[in-house]
Amino acid sequence: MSDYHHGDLRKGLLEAAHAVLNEKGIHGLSLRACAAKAGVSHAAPTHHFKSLSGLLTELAVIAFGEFTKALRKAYDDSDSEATLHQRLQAAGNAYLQFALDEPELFKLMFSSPLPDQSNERLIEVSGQAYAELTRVVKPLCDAKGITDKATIEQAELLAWSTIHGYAHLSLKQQDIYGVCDDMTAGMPPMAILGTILEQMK
Amino acid sequence: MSDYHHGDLRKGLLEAAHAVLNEKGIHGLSLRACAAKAGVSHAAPTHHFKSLSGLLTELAVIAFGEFTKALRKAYDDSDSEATLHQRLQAAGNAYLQFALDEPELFKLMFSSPLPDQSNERLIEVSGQAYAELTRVVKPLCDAKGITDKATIEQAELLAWSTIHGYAHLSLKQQDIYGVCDDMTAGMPPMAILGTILEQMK
DNA sequence: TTGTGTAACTTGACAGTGTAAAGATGGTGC
DNA sequence: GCACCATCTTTACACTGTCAAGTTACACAA
Repeated sequence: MSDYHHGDLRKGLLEAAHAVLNEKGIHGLSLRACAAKAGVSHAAPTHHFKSLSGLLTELAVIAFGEFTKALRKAYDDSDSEATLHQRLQAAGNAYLQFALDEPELFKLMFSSPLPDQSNERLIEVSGQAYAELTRVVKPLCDAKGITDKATIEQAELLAWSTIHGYAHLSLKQQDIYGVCDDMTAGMPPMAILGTILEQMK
Repeated sequence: MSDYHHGDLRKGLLEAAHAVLNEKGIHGLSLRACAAKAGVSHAAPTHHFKSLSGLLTELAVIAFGEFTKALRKAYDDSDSEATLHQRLQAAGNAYLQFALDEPELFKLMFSSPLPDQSNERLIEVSGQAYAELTRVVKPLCDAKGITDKATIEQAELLAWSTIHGYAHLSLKQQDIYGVCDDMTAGMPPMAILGTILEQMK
């Protein structure tokens, strides 16, 4: 009692939501559970986030920020003499690693109806993540003399689809059979994709 | 009153669930709404499906059956003189078309925590759909002299990832900006993929 | 220092949810 | 005609998100 001022409840609720998400999964998550974990009454979140959707939208925005940082780090940390092919592989590995490290957050970001998908900031940050992953594609196309914008966009889409599809299947595998370490070992389709993009006409 | 025997409530509930799913989306769907739409009391479903998860698992199983049929039809209906490349494109088009025609069902099948993902029948039918989509990949590899089983599996994974990733993005686009006809026009990454697979070493 | 406004949080209430238990109904097999 | 039993209803409970009204304590002006 007498804790009418929490300090930074907004941040506390976001952290609580993340924790509850990992503990109970996206289906077991509830606004009241987040409030309880943050040590406040069940209606406290209303003042900071208009609704449950608002809280999870904000959490997804933050998650996309972390996700983008991880992709950028993988790209930047790759050997300075690394080929574009290798840099693409590094970004793909980071993509998969994030999905396996933060499966519930990943599902929240990409396949949950709870966050407001039409939220401007969410659209913006997911676009930034996409741009980061496909950052290496344009140089790859340049190297092959491909200048057609539409073709480049298709190659970007192909790169994203490949890694996202693989991450999606890996998580599904994990849901069914439990943790699957063999998935983390390598990423076959990304290797193929690199070869493919290098051979592109 | 006095309708203690519905006839085929099991089927009625599945149809009701499909209808509610399309009307209110996967988040607005509730067991009680399905029961009401089927014209029975809110607890009637319990006897046919142990839980909400049970009902939606069954719906997903049926949906995967229809999905597989659509993929098979696209493959079989394609011109008898069609190249493997064209058959793959046809299957990919059918995949995307299903996603756009039945967006809520598609999300239920591939990215909802509500169906029981460890259900044996669900795993079986989703495996059949996967097999149907990738049916053309092995012949494609054969034609290129690729016999390594691991490489073939990677090519299948690449094919699925490509089309699924594209369908996923198309639906997200649709959620944000409303119906997007331009997506249905063609499927760039699939065309690229065909070329790719034909060039595979 | 005192008063007042206001943001932050609590309390209480409401309609809606899934699910379990117990009661009602009516078709089926003996 | 009788008993069984699958099927459906009724009732109840704990839980959910969200709204409205009340409470607290900080900030700021006089």
